[in-house]
Amino acid sequence: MPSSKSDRPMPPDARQALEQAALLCQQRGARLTELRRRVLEIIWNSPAPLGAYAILDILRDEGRPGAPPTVYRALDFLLEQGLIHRLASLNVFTGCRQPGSHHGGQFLICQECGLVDELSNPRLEELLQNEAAIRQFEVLAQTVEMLGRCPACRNGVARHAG
Amino acid sequence: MPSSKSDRPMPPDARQALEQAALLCQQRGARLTELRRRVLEIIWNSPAPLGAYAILDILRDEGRPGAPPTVYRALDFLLEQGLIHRLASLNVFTGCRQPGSHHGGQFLICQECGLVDELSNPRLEELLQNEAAIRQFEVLAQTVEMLGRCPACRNGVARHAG
DNA sequence: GTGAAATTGTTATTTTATAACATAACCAGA
DNA sequence: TCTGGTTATGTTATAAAATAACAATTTCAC
Repeated sequence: MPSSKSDRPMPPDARQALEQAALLCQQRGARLTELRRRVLEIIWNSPAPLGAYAILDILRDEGRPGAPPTVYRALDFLLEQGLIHRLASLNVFTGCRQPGSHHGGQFLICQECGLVDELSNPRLEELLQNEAAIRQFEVLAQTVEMLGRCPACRNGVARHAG
Repeated sequence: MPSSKSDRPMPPDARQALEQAALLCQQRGARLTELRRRVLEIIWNSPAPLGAYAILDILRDEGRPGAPPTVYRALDFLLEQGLIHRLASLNVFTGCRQPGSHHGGQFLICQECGLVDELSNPRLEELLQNEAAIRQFEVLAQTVEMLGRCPACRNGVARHAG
């Protein structure tokens, strides 16, 4: 069955992510409302990470009422629940591939097609934490993003991330 | 001799950074103009990293003409020359502690006082590059920032970074 | 000096994000 | 099932960060 709002079928990743999000929220007593769920779905359905205003445009195309706070509040909720990440270097949002484990995340981001690869290297985490610990620095949030070109784009494949 | 535009004496770090910047630019044939030099000086004189508009305010207080592009162009130059870094998680700029070596930089940033500690851990760099290489990903820029609390602020010292 | 290139000045606009307050939905307890 | 507090959403306005576009000026090699 295709997505309720799009001509394209929902990617399997998206469906699974939404199911897991619902489960996690239920377990936590957090309310994954229709709006929040839809925003998460939009993010997962997009091949490339989306900015807040791009999400807003999609919501409006669906006939929903909406203004910037509508989107930013939903994004704030999803960020708090660890269901999405904000990529600070591009001001865009992408679905979290390891929800449930509150983590900073480490990303490879293709500047050409928008492909996002989320790493999860414990040695890297450890090394970062260690650098902070040596300096008696308490880490509350981390941003690890590498921008560049993905293999496909390096080979001249001029399509969008899939 | 104190700074030409401030009541406070220029920190030794700032003086040294400016000298090295001048040298590097000379070697490269890049023009560290009065405006660019002054912006770099403002950044180095500040205990906490500054946003573009904070820098603009300082320039205007000095009676200079100025609009956002004035500052952003100077910042772009300084970024290109590797003399400053942009901290994407806070939209602020800070002086580079290892100018000359074009590098992404890794930062510990105190959210309370603005203290910035620039790391330079080769093993960390290597680990990041390796993760990218494994995925055949070409890295063009990197952002590694850890936000939290510095030792002083953890101990309740409520002053600004020095 | 002259002309091309680089830098700066200036106005306007775009993009990203939040403040403030009104309305509506939800839900626990009487 | 009221009721009242909490949470979520609607709405208007504004703040904050960054860039576009073009004019004027400076710089510097020739």
